[in-house]
Amino acid sequence: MEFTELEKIRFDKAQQMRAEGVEPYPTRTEVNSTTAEAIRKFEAAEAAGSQETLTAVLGGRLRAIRLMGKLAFAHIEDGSGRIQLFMRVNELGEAELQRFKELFDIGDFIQAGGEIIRTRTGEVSLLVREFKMLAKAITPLPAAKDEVVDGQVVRHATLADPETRYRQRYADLAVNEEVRKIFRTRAKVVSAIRDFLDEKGFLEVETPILQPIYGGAAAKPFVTFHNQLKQQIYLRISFELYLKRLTVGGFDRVYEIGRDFRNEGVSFKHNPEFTQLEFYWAYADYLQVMKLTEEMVAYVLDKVVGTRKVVYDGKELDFTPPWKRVNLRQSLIDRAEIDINEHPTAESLENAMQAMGMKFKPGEARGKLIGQLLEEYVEPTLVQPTFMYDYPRDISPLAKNKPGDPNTVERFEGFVNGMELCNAFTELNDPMEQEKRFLEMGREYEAEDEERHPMDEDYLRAMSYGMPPQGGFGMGIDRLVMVLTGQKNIREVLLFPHLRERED
RNA sequence: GGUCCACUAGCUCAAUGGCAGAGCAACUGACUCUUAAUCAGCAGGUUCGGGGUUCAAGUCCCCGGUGGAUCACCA
Repeated sequence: MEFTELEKIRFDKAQQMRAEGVEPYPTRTEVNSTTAEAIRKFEAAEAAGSQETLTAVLGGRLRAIRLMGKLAFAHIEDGSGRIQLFMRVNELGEAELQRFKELFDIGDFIQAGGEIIRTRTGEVSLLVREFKMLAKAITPLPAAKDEVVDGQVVRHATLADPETRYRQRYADLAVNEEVRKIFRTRAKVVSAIRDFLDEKGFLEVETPILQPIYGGAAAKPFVTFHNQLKQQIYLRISFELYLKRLTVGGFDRVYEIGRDFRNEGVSFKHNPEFTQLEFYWAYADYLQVMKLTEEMVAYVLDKVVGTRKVVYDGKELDFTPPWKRVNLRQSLIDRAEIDINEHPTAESLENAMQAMGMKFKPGEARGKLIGQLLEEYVEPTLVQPTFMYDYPRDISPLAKNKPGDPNTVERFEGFVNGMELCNAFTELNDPMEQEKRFLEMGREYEAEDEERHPMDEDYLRAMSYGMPPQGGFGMGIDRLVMVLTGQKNIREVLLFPHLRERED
């Protein structure tokens, strides 16, 4: 380890402690309460008019120090909150107080024992009778100073550079309370989703992350290799094909919350690994899934936010069911003045787009052109929670046809603030039809090899044993958390977002 | 990958092409109810890296790095 000038000073303090026979990184602590618990007990006793003295040994990180001649104030912070330490020569003696002033710094983990009191200015504090270093911090926290005003932490010149915040998330979390709050919210979101689905009789399962054949989505996979088996394997791009195998096996309602990996560009809404929820619901169709989705998201909002409305990107979004429903074909007629039913081929659609002076990538499959139209003309307008439904068959190889409409499948996507949140469909369960779709996809995507759906023979075999009709659903948890925490970049809701490797 | 923007002390930020600065943190000292404590003093720099233009470059130009926004790719 190389020390900066400031680090050297702190390291020397640790060395000095050792020279005096005090361990700066002791093995055990005597902490017997959290700061919040100590304050709560004190206030309860006070309210009851109790004269009893309340003592505690508290542990935490030194976040502020105010030294005076024969006394000192400090704040320590633990996972539950903060408390002020009141240190006087009266209780500690000159030598101990001096030792604190000389050897203790902001950022150190310490423990302090004494009585809980209220200071003259009214703040519940620990009148310290003894204290001990628990872990000397060598590197100073990247915050200049902070204070507590009316219970609110007010920071001054704290870590703000996004790169340092993401690369050294530990430091970001240590000094930025609202960042910790985002991840507490995230944990609550996941736990609320589990509550909801468990309650509805869904079984949580875990399926392979390392897969011999990837599938279930149109995305480029990460490729790796198993040395002993001499086998190329892929990190999953979705859970879909494995979860549906389980419905063949008799699990009627299954879900998985886990990580997907996609070897594609990163952006404010894309990270190479992200957390996905997928569930499959036997004997249901996409309309039932739509209703369950609304219900589930509302449940999460109720539990986590306490209201069904959130302000995101300056707009109030209302998640109260039912969400708006927009037919895909109709939305394109409304927004782009193109009726895709009148253009059954890519050529015809291209000509129409050309004639209207629209942006598009020539030479794409019809489904991809429709995707481009949606992205350009429709999706940005879907601000309030909205389901767009009935997708073209050729970009939905795992979804079931709409009865009587061979070019359309029963599929919907949920949008919020123009961003896709979820994707669901009535699942295709006819093995012959599925094989045909795989072959079609293979042809259409020939040019972009990696994105085509590779034929998964074992999946077809599973289906040929008989797969119950079902509705399936997938949702990006990170994006839901973004909306619920008001964050506009996915990196703000990922503890350790992927960044380019840095040589330093 | 394209375009634009940013990168200066531990942190947050200044500095017409003309001596590289402030606040907080650190360090030395004063101070027995403070809470951005206060007061006095002191120290701290590869201005992201490399090259160029110029009497003179943090500043202008070129190449590179990292990040951000945006577009492309992609759900």
